[in-house]
Amino acid sequence: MATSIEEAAKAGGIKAPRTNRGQRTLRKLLDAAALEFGEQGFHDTSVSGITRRAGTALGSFYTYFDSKDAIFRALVADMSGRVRDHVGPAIQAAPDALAAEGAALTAFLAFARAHQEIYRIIDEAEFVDPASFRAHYESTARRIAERLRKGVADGALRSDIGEIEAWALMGMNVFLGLRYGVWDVSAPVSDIAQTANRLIAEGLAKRP
Amino acid sequence: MATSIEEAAKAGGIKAPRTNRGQRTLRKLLDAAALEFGEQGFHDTSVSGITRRAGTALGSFYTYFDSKDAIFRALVADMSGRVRDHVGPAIQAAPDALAAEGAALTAFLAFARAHQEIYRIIDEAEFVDPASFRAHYESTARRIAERLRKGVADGALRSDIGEIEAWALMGMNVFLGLRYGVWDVSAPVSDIAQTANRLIAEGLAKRP
Amino acid sequence: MATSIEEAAKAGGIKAPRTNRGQRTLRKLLDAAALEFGEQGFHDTSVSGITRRAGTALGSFYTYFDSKDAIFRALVADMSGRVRDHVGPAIQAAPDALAAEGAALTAFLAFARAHQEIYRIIDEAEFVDPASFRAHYESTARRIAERLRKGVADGALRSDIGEIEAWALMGMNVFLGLRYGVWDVSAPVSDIAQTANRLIAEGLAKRP
Amino acid sequence: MATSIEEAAKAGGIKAPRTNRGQRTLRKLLDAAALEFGEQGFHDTSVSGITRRAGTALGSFYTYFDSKDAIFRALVADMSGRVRDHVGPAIQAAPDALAAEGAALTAFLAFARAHQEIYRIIDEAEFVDPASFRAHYESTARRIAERLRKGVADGALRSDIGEIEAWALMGMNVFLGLRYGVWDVSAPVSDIAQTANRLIAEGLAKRP
DNA sequence: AATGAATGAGAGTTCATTCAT
DNA sequence: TATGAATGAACTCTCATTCAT
Repeated sequence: MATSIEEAAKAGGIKAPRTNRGQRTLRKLLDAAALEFGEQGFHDTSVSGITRRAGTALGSFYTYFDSKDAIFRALVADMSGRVRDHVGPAIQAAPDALAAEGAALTAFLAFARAHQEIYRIIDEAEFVDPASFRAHYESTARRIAERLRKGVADGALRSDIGEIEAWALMGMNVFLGLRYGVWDVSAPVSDIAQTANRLIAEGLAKRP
Repeated sequence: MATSIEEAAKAGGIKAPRTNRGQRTLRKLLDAAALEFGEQGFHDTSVSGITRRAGTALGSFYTYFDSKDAIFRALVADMSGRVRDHVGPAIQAAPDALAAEGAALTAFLAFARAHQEIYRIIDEAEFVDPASFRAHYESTARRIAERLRKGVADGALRSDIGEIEAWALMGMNVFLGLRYGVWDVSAPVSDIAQTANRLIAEGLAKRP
Repeated sequence: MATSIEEAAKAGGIKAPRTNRGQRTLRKLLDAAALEFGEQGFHDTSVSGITRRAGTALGSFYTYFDSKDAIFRALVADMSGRVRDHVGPAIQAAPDALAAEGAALTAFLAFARAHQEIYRIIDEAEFVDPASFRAHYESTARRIAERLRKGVADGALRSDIGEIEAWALMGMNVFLGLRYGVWDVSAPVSDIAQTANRLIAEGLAKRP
Repeated sequence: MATSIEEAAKAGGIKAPRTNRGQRTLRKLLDAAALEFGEQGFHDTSVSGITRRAGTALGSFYTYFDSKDAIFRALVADMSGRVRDHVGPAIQAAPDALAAEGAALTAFLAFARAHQEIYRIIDEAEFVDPASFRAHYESTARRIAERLRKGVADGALRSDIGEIEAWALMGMNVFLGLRYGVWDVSAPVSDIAQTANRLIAEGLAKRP
């Protein structure tokens, strides 16, 4: 399930396997941990629960990770990268800055619906490993800010737009993801995205 | 610290004291718990830590609460009410719907800065007591939606506004609260609120 | 429910009440304790459970009893007396020693069926207050031995009968009481008593 | 001390060890628990007392047992089997049904004297794990009934003998075991057995 | 005599981590 | 590299008993 073990490794606490067999075990552990953390949360997940699910011995866990915190940290880094990698391409195709934000939200909602455990893991990081949590949202905000900057340069957006707007958009996306991606998936993703996009584009005030 | 023990009691798991002395002890426990949970999070807070801080015997905790979960639940209900009670009055004075949202964000940011532990406690509820978490954000969204409805009726807002916009605004507020209320308090609250308000009012698109 | 508080008081640990109101409270506590101990056993019964059932305040318990052990001890003494008082009269009417033992078993079985909690309380005394347990069974054995002695004197029984036979009969009665008085009450008491009586009278060997 | 871990395991709550070292630890725990439960009873025995006596770490207990109840249950099953296995062979050699019952009582008394803790553990099961208690006495009664049936078939016993007599004999044995096996061991086992045997064979009535 | 809050020792249990094989 | 037993600190919760009113 993990796409970028390298990314995860950078987060520290991972001992890189030297053999193919080791690679496979590491992968099994990461996959099992993602499911366990996603389903039960950090504190109700036990290392032995992870190894049981992974089909390895308890002791093997420490061949690959320094601690339970370490694998969690690795997963947050991994998931953060996966969200980014999933949303990124959807944006490339957008004709302009506003369309790009619409595409981003659409992609994000779809991703949240497909991988609800990712949402949980990243958000729980606030209480388990605040640095990871901050890193995720700050880099996400940075990417949004960068997109907005381009939109300004392109003349599509107002010129006085900056970080605050980036955080506002990110908050919107996250909460819409929670409400319409995780809690209730009955509404079509496109409805949500369209409504949100109009808010972003023209605001809520009535025009004369 | 707790303003509405009744509110908290409704959340269940509290045993109402029958004497004044009991009232005082219950209050001491709630106050101590708010600080401990806020500073250390739910899992790193121990019941004995709470009673030590409250200056009571360990056993006294269980005279008033069924479990560590129960006091947490009670606190979430209490804090949820306090946020509401703090933000509510600020809105009353606003001349129109857009000003009301600005006032709400301003009040919320100020409150977050003054009571950072509240933020943590409510948000950690997602992982400790999901029902409380949901209850808080759903009722908050409901209040925002109600305000927007009024704005529509008054002719200040576009007519096609509903729940989605309410969640979007709530997400904005929460993330701006995290970024500029909890993590970094150097920017003046009014700057954040003004910028956000313009986004809400007219969106980001450049006008011809 | 308690018939002989005096008996119980002799067991020690009871503080005799001086007023009528006190008499009533003491009685309520004993009755509640008999039910709680009978239903849940000594260790799963709490003093607060007893007072809750009795409808008194927790603290009132210690107005009448020194400890949880004390009330249990008092109850064992009380129940022991009640078994004796119930079985005794039934024996008086018996025409001879063998009939007396039959009557004793019949009365005991009937009593066990009507007051299953007594069985439990007396038997649990083996592990809670061994002295009470021993006192009960030794005095019961003494009464049986006395009856047998009379039967020998009357010429109804063999002449070489003593304490061993008394304990053997008591064991029979107790286990028949458990099996046919407490666990399964479908067989008529008289069937059990008759069969047991024949065993006592003539043994199991086939006669030529 | 435990002869049949398999038997104990069947009672549930035991996690079978997979290594020899594990086998040894499990055995040490069972032996220590038998002594502790026998000496102090279930409720005054603590898990930490068991592990202290066994010379293992506290946590190791839970490597093998789900709970304090589970090891008690396992022990009852084990002890029940040991009583059976000790009494059984003594009966094989008996020439007839009456002699068999005498041998059974003799063997039981000897066993009770040698292993007083077994008595306590099985009997306390009535209050700790009633199902185990019932299982023990019902299977014991079944074996006695089976022996009596054979005696009837052989023509040694009266023909109208059944379950009631089995329970009566078992009660006799148990109480004689308590009185002359556990409480007071001064009388020779053979005296008790002989007296009881005569009661069983020909009853107490005087012959003309 | 009655009330109910306060106390704190003590229990069972969990589980991240280490270690020997 | 894999295994699973061993470790013990730490935690939540219970409850008999005491105390102040």
